[in-house]
Amino acid sequence: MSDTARGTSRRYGTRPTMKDVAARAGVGLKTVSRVVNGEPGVTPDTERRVQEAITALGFRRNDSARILRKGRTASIGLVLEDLADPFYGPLNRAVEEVARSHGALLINGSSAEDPAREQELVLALCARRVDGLVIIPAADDHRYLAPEIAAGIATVFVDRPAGRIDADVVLSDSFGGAQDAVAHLIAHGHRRIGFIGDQPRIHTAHERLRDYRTAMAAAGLPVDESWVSLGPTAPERVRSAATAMLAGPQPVTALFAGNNRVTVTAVRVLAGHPRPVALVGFDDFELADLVNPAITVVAQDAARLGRTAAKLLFRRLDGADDAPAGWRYPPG
Amino acid sequence: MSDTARGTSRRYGTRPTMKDVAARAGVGLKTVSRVVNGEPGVTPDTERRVQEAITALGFRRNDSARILRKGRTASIGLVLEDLADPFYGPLNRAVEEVARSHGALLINGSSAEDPAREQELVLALCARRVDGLVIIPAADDHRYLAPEIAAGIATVFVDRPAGRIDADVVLSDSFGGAQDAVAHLIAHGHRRIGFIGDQPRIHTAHERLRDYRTAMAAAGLPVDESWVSLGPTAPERVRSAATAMLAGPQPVTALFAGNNRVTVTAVRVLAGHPRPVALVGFDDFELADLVNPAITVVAQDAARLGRTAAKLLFRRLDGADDAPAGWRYPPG
DNA sequence: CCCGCGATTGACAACGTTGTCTAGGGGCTA
DNA sequence: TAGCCCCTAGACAACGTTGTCAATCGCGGG
Repeated sequence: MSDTARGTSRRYGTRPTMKDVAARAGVGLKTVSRVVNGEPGVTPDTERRVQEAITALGFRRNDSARILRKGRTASIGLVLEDLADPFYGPLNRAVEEVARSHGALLINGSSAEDPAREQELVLALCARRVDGLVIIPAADDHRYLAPEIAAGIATVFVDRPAGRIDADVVLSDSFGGAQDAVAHLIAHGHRRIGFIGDQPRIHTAHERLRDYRTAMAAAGLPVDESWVSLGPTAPERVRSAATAMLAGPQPVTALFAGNNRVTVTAVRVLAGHPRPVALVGFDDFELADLVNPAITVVAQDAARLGRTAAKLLFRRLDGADDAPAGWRYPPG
Repeated sequence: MSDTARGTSRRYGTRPTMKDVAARAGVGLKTVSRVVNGEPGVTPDTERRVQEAITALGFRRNDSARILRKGRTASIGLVLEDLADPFYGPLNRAVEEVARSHGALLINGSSAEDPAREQELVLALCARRVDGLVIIPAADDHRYLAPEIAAGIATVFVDRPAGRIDADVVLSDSFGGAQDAVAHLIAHGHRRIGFIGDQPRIHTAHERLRDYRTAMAAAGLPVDESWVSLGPTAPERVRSAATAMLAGPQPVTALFAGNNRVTVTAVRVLAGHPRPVALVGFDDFELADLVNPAITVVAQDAARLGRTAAKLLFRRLDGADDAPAGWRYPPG
């Protein structure tokens, strides 16, 4: 089979290239490129011939080659903990919308809260030469990213700070939120307040625990260590932690849940509990105002976090090179 | 600056290539390739020298070039309606997990229920030469995909069938579910049951309306056309539809909500309604069992849909070429 | 001592596109 | 009518990698 015959009788899985289009239209390769990219310098008649060949062959530009040649992939990576976590849904969408408005595609991956997996994923994205990265970090050491950032991959961290590296960070002000949450419970007369949070390795968990202690101390209330539990947000762990706090001689009368995963399980436990127990949860979730028993939530505007981070990323890609900065937002 | 000096004093944004590594290690280009890819035929001593050069220069393979050369991108695309919709979270994650287990990355995009945007997005993914596509279609005509599928891009449709094209489809059996839902309400003594669904253009909306009518007819109940409302799932639209059905001389005593977006708004309307009104919603959602007023949900196993679709996709990529098939799953 | 063979290594082309540069043709001006 | 310039068009190299193939070396056997 001759080269120019490829367009006429194509093998399955073989696609026509600009060369095939050029041969069929009887023009040069570069002219096809010009037509495909809408570049000027092509007469209407030539353009028509090329378009006909494109349609006849079913040609579609191979962006892999284009990317190699141009050096830009027009894609960004988003690494978060779990694509199925409803907290990240709006964030994910916000990032995608900003990417889309800049003509970029979004490559998505879950770290499953595993630092090794985060690194593997991030480096795979770097090998793909994504233009930029939005990372909700699971790891606390990101020095492995330094060469990539130096090589030009813009990087923005969201929700949790970067570890041991200088980079842009967009955080929500969980400090104020956590304080308000605990203060809210204290104002309602609670004295024995439990805190159930995420794994201590995770920055926000650490931060919220600290704020819980600060708020308790500010009200002159003691904290019994049996009222504090950090760990994975798996339902079983949260359930047993909550059950333990609700039992015993000095049971808590209120709970502060460190994130939406914890809150959901806590609601379930409290729904089956004989005494009423107050609950304040970090992170809003759908219909939070209508669940029974009633709960209070500290809303975080996840969409804004994502939008801010993505916009910052594209600002960097457009050439902004001021020093990396931290951005804090109050709870939504 | 000479070519070989690139590794020594790199310009910002310029990365070392295998050529640079080869020059620094004093070996040939192909030897570097062999080391990077763990191919045999390299002495330990040579390998060590190459590894040192790689580390010293901070080399990372450029997958864009690799992709161009190999013809496979090791990535798949997932197109759905809205990344922020909690129904798609578990589906998204399931697809990602299967992709990951096959060493592929996931490119994600939202169609926003707009056929034109779906097509634009899908074709952009085809231009990137993704190995395969998982699509939750917004359009009802997918003939535009035929050339791409013929060219070898494996495609699986999920949740809704493909339009005017022969392709693999994974559906949940909404038929049984919708019938059960309406039968449930009838069994509880309801006679005037309203149905609020998604836009009629959307296959599942159409299907559930049909099943609603079937179930009503099976019980010998008439359907007043004022009890039926299809349209966008925006809260305002759903709210006004529900409010209208609950007013008037013959108000409905129960509602069947066609998907999770509708259900959420319906719950809100009913929470503010003086009379108790029963509600059955399609699609499960978190804490559905604890909202007030109480509701019943027809659960769909979105994760299973996604997992099934992705596995089917990779089976195709591994060479399976039996005729496209439809797969139906009962509600989870 | 020479030949052959396996192991190691590198030169070279190719993947499909875009940037650069040059050639040719036609119209306009002096 | 000669000279110039602009507009269209194509030839060619390059992006960074991998597959193919040939060359070289060391070593064992005849």
